Amino acid sequence: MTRRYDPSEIEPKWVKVWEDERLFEASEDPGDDRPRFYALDMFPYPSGDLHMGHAEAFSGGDAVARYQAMRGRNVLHPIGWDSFGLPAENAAIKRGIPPAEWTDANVEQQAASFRRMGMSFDWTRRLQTSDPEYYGWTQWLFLRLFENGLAYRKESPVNWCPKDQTVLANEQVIQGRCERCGTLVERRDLTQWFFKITDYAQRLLDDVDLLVDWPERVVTMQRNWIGRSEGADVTFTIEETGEEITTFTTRPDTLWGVTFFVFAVEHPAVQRLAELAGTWEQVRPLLEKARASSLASHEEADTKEGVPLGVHAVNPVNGERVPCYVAPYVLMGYGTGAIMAVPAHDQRDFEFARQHGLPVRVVIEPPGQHVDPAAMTEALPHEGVMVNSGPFDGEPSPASIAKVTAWLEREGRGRESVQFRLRDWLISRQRYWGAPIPIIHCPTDGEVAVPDDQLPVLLPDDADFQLGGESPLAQHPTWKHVTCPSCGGEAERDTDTMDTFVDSSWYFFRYCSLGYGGGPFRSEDVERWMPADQYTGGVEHAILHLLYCRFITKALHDLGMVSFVEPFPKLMNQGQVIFDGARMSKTRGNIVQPMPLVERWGADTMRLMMLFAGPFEDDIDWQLIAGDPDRRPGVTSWLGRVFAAVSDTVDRGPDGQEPLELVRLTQKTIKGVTEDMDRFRFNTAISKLMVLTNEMRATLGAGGAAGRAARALTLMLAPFAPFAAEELWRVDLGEASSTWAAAWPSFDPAMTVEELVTMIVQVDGKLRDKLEVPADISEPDALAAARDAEGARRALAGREVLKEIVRAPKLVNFVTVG
RNA sequence: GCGAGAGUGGCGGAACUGGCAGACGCGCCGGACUUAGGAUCCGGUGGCCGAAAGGCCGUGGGAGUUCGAGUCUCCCCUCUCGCACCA
Repeated sequence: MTRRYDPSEIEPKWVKVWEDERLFEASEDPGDDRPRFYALDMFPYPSGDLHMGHAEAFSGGDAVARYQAMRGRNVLHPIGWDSFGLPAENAAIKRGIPPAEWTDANVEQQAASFRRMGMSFDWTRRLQTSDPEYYGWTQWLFLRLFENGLAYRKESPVNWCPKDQTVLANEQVIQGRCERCGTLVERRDLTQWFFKITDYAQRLLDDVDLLVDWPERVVTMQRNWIGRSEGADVTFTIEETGEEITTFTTRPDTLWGVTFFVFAVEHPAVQRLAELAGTWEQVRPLLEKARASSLASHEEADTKEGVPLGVHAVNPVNGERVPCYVAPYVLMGYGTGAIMAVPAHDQRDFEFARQHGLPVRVVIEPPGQHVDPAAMTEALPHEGVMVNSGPFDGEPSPASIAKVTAWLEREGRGRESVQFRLRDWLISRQRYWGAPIPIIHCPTDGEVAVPDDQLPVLLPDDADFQLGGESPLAQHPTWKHVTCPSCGGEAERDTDTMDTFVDSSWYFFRYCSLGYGGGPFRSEDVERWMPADQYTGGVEHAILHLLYCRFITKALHDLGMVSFVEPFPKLMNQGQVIFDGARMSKTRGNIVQPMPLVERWGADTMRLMMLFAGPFEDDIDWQLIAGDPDRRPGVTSWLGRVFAAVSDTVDRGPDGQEPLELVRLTQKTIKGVTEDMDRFRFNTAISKLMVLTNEMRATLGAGGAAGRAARALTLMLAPFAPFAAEELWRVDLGEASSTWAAAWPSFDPAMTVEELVTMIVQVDGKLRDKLEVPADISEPDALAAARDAEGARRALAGREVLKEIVRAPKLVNFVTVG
């Protein structure tokens, strides 16, 4: 009897069966010699129920996990939650719900949704970063970094809302104003914790070569973020004080073109030099302005603001004295915070020079050309020949850069230098809902680590979120008051918590040893499963999350805890799910939720819609693919046809007939789908399954071949529509165990080769006929057949054939015109 | 500005190394079954000419290489993403 497809009947049933059978639990049995596969998905943040982005990412990740299980792998496919973070605290402030309660409720809802979607998670490995059992180990890792000089404190600005009297995260600052009250945000300096990721800048850059299967654009983003520049440090002398100020330049070949010198506003020498030169009154407003502006405001200056400092710098290459300026366009955070300005060859310096009436001196000219500085409208950053450069006149760049650098070094006036754009990782958050930094500040012993046996440092559960101020932890009446572990005197806990990126930088290790009490993980466990075989998640984490994971892994490697240096050599990014060309957002009111779709049409439909819409890494515009929400989606109808095709085939039974078309198509489909799965081409894999379905329905009275086709189709369907596949496999096809445990279908390569192929016949490159010819046709036979073809004869009538291109058995092309 | 990527029917998208452009699906048109269709089934569906056979045009625009270009090269246009005063 033809089966009707009713997802509401079958999906809840299999959720329960799978759970009862504990089907998706990774095997740790030493006798299990299947190769392992760690299918890792970026764990979600519990900000409500799952959204469309999760639905897409996890549909892809689950397809990979299920496919690999069927390929005979022992699959580890865990799930957890990145459950610390600001939204939980906002809920506490707005609605008075404790952060833990809000978080756990959302986690439970998402977990229920994942179950309903039939995700093949090993639920015994479930973790949550806000669980003390987890964050104790986050603190433990902090202490190991601290002991090894990789965690340190320094002053750093934070966003401060003067009205709410509180620290704001960057994402709470909207166009320079407080998200909640709209007050202009100020900058405040606080002493905060950093991880010394810059120590790893070069290795993070070099090891990009080990990321064999990362999308190229993510690799590029990582490289740009690290931002290595090669150049030279050159030391200038301040004429008035004799002090030496070092600058970094990537263009030492332009040193003879320096016409002024610029300090960053926050440069430590600025105030002293300004007071000395009597210019402090002019300089101070710049400093105050910089202090007042918020961190997050990236106002682009269209002017090159700046004031003279009143002192002079002496150029080490030619002894020239040039005026010093203070200007915000020079950043304190990069290089040395002071630059040599070469307006002729740097656009920013050029603009500054023009605005302040400073001279421009050309020292690099395009070969054979003379450039008049007065006529210039923009800087010449290009290569050329050095002029006005003393001993280096006539030297062509860019080779001159190395020569000048070597000369500087010989003369003791500078040396080769490498700078990185990457800054140290600021991990302090003046927040409650995060892992407390396990440090005690003692008046006599300074920064003292909380002893390992006192971890975790637990969050108090009675914090007041309505107070404002530095943070709920700092204002808690008792929490921070402790005795110093070293001297036993009165001391205070650090009241900052860690950036949630710290929590998420090591969770994939914990999955391997969940529940282990002797450390964050057991090295043997991690070595057994890692590096992860596949990491799936959104490009929005292309830089920070992935960079931090890479850094922590390298740090753990250096601590002797893991043998490898890269945690995820293979990365798969899904595109974003957007709506009508724009991001889905509350303010736009265009949010589409996955769960209503799952309830209405089934989880299999949701998965198929996501994966069939296009290449996995491309964005999906829901507006364009969804159609009328009340109409049955196309993929649902297809599942209905699959049900009909498979169940009809079962009814018919073997009848001995073997329609070659179906036999071959089945083999070709297995081959094609397997190749597509290996390259994550889910959309084309699904389309091939649709073609096979259509052929099965068109082929009647073909029990034997159709039965094999039905089994293959059912199994290949399992990664995409696991419920439908499971129902067909276990009910209609009568198998006892799950598709998860079944072997992926194999094919006979010989059977995928057609005996007859279509040969195209062209005249002057235009299609004139098509012929069915044997696949092994000889060139002369192909040519003869093509000449005989009616379309070719018609097109060739009255023409002279000048040339014949024969590519048996695919094509013959007659060339008649010169 | 710098860097990366992409432009193919009404729509989402196929097309391995240059060789049948538009697979598969949505939508639409026609038909069947039906009280009904938001279910199902059958047929059609790039544009233009043609009764048909067939022909011409067609992968953002323009050149080029080639017997042959969606695919390779150069120039231009548009869009998306990332970084953005990084010396």
